[in-house]
Amino acid sequence: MRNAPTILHLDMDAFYASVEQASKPSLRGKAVVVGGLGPRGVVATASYEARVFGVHSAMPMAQARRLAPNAAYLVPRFSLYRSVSEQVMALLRELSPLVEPLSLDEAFVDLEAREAAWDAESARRVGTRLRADIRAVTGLTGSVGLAASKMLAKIASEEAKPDGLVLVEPGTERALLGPMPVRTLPGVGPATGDHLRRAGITTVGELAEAGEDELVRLLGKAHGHALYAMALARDDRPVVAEREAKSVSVEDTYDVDIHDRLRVGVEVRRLADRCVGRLRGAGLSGRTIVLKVRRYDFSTLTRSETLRGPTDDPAVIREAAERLLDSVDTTGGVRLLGVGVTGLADYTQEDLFAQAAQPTVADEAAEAPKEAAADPVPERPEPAERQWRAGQDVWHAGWGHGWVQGSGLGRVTVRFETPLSRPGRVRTFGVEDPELEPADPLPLVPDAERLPRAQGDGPASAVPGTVDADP
DNA sequence: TCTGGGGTCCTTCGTCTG
DNA sequence: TCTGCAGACGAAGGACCC
Repeated sequence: MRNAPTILHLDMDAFYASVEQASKPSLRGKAVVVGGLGPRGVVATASYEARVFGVHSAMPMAQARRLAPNAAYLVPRFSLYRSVSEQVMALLRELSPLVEPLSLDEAFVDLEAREAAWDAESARRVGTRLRADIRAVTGLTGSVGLAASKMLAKIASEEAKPDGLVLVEPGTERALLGPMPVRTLPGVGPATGDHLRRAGITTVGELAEAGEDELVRLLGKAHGHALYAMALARDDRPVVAEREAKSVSVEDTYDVDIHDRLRVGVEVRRLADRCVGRLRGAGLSGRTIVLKVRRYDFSTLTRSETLRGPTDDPAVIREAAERLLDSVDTTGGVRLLGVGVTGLADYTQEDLFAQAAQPTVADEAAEAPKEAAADPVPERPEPAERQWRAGQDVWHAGWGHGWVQGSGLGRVTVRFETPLSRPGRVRTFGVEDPELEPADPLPLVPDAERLPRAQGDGPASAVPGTVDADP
């Protein structure tokens, strides 16, 4: 571990909900819950106002609605979150070439890589400036943790939430960690937490006292060694900018369990095609096909098959997924189906496939359908009625830009406002109103107000040639 | 109360191969 | 040729993360 707090962890505050609040003035200061709105949806993010009612991530939406019946419930708009995330990541890359994104709203930065910071004082300056820049560019707040390791930087940003900065001074790490619950450490979830509690270990300090041998005995080799090191605040993992994907998968949970075996087969083929779409989009192919089935009782099983070489051929992947389905008992119904591919490569070996070369029954029947098979199966048939989703941006010829507040019974309710306007007025239309159409999200911050890049004292240029301060 | 979607990593067990 | 063994690999499941 280094001896200066030059690893920065950024965590945007209640990211999806904050983007929605920035985008919709009438929701600012209000409880906002973003997640799946179907009968089996869960909460992706709750605004801090909604958390007051006990709503939190991964909670079933139905439970959230009981706790906070007056909150605004919105479906996620990933393309908007992705574009805001790109703005934030661009600011991080100005600090250092070593940026490791963990998700749309989180990343590590190694501030030593370009000498953006070299000691506690300079690191704190960089963190403070970064938070201001993020606010200027996106209008949002993020929390920053600074420490000498990734683990501690992440714990620090958690402590800093919301809208704060925490720096862990080198030498104080073990005193800080000691009283914290074991669940604070990355990799300790509900199962490991319970396991440790039954062994009488509830804090990080007790974890360190238990000793390495005892933790290996309790949790196995890899987990035991790793946890012991973390309890002693030892963490040498580097910040890694480029990570290659190891698998690609798609899955769907159905509003109602599927009992019809034919329908299960149709869904598996549809998922296989979607998976191929993602695979090809990333320019990849894969060797191992995985089928995932979650049954009516929530028990989950996986079946996999490894081919002789990597493929991105929809017909091959679809057939493999169907073969795997043959070995699964779906009586009683399934609530989720998934198809994935692992063993990724950026080339294919289609011509080496014995499967493709052997004239099987499927192949003989396939010559004509092959063309059609290469194209994705058409999506679900067009609904008879136009669909308006809660939170969606719309444009009305007479009223301008707004967003869908709710719809049903042939009506859609729209609030007309923009990120830069005052809270707007609500109007209701028929769902087929020809003057109403879907629209793209508007920028959260006006271009003119975006980050007037400081001349000469920007974060990237804060330390030209001042390496002498390195302790 | 009733549990998403997209991932990563680890463990265990069986089989194959040299 | 047989046996024992180690290591690689594949399959399945579990835990965890955001």
